[in-house]
Amino acid sequence: MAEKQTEEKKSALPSKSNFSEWYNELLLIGEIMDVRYPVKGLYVWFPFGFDVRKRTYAIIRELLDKDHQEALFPLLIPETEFMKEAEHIKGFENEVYWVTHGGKNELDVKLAMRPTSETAIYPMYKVWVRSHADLPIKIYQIVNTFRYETKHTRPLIRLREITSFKEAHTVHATWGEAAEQVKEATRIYQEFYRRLAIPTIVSKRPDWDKFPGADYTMAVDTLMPDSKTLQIGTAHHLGSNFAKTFDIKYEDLNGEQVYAHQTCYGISERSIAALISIHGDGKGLVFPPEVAPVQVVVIPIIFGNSEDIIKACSDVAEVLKKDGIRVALDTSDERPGAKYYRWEMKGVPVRVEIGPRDLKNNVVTIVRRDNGNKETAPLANIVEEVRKRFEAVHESLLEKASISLKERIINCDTLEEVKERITTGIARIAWCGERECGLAMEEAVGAGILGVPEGDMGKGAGKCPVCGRETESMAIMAKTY
RNA sequence: GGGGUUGUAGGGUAGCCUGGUCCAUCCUACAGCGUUCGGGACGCUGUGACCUGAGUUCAAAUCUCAGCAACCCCA
Repeated sequence: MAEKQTEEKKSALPSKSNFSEWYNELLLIGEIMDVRYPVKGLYVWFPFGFDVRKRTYAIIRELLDKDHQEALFPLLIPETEFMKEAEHIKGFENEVYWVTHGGKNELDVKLAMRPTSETAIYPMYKVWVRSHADLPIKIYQIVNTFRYETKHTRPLIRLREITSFKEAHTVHATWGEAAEQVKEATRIYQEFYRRLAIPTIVSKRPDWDKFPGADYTMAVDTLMPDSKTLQIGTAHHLGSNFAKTFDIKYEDLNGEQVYAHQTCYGISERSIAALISIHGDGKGLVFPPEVAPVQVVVIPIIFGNSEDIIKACSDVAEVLKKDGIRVALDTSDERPGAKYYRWEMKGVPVRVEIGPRDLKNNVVTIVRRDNGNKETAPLANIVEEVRKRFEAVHESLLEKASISLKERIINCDTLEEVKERITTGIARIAWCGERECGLAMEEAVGAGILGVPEGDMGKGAGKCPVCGRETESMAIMAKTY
């Protein structure tokens, strides 16, 4: 009993089953974000967390740069532009921060701090788009945006300053081409999340939940440990709604002036919230090797004379570094156990230990962060052995998360069942697709319809629980962030 | 949107009702020295705080008001 108490006392993190507390503590102890900045909804990236962000966003950039261009538009948007698109205004006006003064002078035209950048970018697209030969345009930027959230704010999830908003804005000749681009966007996002070992569900948002000003919205969701879903990516088909209000026209092959068709799609630091929450455990962070700031930590196990051991460790560290692996060599004056806990908290995927026993046998001890497996491997093959484990860690993280997601998607026949099931995961139920039925379902259950998922998950025979009509489409419902 | 609770060192707490007796305390914090080191070592010596502003008072961590921030509950 006394032993157990000591153990509890020593564990720095609350249990993950108490997700909210676990998450907040982990952000701080794991040095991802400092939540103590004295403005509601604004948080500070620690250098370590920012490193994770950098590596995560390098993946998005890599994927987008294949056929997008990165640009940068201003933070401030004149009220006159911001107020052009009626639906868009309705969607955002309660959340906009306004700049009203320059020094002591009141501005003639107030400036909105972008809550999203359509109205900053599209006046320029009006100027840039001239002919069909200019199309398509595929531009993205990674910026901060501001939303005056009135609900409970949460680091990385619901922020007043979104610090890491990746938004792409494309222009196309036809509605169909734009629709293709929306599909492409969701493909890119799924690939991005596969690289982060995060399983996702893509679905079409119900009409009442689409982006203000869009024809339709496709969304990428994942399931968090507390059984709420987190929207971690969206792609919007804007039709020519914005083209009309911003007068974005091109001359087609027949010499006619035609309105362009547009899409926009975004990802934010919610991707990192998902990364941390889905893989992390009671010992702290767990990162897929690709985004881990430190990929390998080398720990010398010292007895008495330490020189040989230290030398062997720093040799190993050098060899790994030469191969492009991010290595930390921990020679600090602490006992090995304390070091293990520290680096486990930081999510380092692979740990290499060298002690007298290893040295004698020309081997190293290799430990995986994700499952704790401890093995010995020949010193001569160290790079290969480490690389092999990187792959294994990534695969098993993705597999584990995918299974956990699948297990928590439950088929339901009645709304009572849905209501019960959404406390532990996602409920799948027939829906005729009608607005009135959908809203009634949400009302009855007290949770949202995410939409009709792509692929088999969205198909199946059943009766709409509200109107009773036969339908072949299945919706998913869940508590959401 | 409505209601409630709270703010004391890097973290956790006591003190607040009844103003002074406070040099408060603990730690997984920090610094130095020494002994240690195959899963959170130990000893010694140190460091460090009353959210911000105004008010009441001889005197404020403590009382009053305002602000800022955090948490919880309800819609």
